[in-house]
Amino acid sequence: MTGYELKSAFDNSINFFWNAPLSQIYRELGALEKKNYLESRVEAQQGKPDKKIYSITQPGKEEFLKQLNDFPSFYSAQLRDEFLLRLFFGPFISKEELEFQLRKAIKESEAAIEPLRKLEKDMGELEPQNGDSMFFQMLTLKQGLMYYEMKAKWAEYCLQELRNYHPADND
Amino acid sequence: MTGYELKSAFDNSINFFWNAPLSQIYRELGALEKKNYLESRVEAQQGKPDKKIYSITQPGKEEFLKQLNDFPSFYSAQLRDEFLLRLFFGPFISKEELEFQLRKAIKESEAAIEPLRKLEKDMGELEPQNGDSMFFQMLTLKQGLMYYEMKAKWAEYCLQELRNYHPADND
DNA sequence: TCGTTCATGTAACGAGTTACATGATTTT
DNA sequence: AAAATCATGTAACTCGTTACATGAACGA
Repeated sequence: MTGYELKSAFDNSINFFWNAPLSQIYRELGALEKKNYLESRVEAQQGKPDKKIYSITQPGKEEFLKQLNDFPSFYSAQLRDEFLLRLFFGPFISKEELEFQLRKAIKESEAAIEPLRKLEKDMGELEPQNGDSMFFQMLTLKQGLMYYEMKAKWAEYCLQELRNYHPADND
Repeated sequence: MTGYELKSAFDNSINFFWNAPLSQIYRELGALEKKNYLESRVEAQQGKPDKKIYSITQPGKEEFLKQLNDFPSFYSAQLRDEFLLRLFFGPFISKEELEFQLRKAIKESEAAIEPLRKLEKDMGELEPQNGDSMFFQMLTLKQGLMYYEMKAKWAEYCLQELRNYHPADND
């Protein structure tokens, strides 16, 4: 694949748990080629820039398998959640702003769920041919769905709690 | 607070959604002082290194409020989940390894839930005095709990699916 | 005796993000 | 007329992680 194709492959599958900007993809492709894990050939095109098509080498495949089977010692991804950080300092933010942001968060979670559901459905229909990789993609998708559903539920819970909440001091 | 105290404050509260190693905390404290958002005084101690106690300045408070009220335009933290990444490439990993890792993931989620439940309980008992900040801490805690519960549930679902799954080709 | 706590940091590395640059073609 | 798509990247910046360094006190 080319870097550009890789980017859209990211966007259409693992995007919700692993994303990368094009500039990073190009950089990493260059670095992997320098290590002989990848090789490339250039294909000319008319009206568009040349394509640089990468493929994996034998040492690349070995390294891939090696790293893939080396599971992280701690499962849970270390989060840095800017939203929770702000909510933690809730007394410094107006109730109206908090409610607005929570409602926005619900909408965003629901918006994130939609394409995942669509992907799930599309996969279910393709299943027979390529069941093997589909099976695992479905499992990752499942977590994506559960994740965003949890977030939406949580935000609704927060809104409800906020409504019955009357601060002792002013913010 | 000193950098060291800050670190333990992190560990005892926002740790599950925002963590930082000591080296980063010291670096950032230095940078914030250079910007006049913080000031510090040194306190000598016997048998231990001197304490460097930081406090926030007026410009610091203003900047804090400014940044706090500037919510991220997209809510969902961009994830990079090493575990999902590996599962996505499931056909390259043995079924035994996957099952082992999933069981480990369940244990880890349950282990993460425990201290959060304890925190929740402790807060519930302290409530009357400092209800204001407690209220919001409870909400963040709630998401932590829901998050790990979701993860455990998901991993159990995966294990179940894996059991009824017999790959077409070999990995 | 060995690990943990208290308490400071520096240096180097790695990786994610943002901004910049180019340019034809196609869609809205 | 403007924005999106195709397609390449470079440069700079920020920030998180890892390793290194020091040293007393205290509990298991």
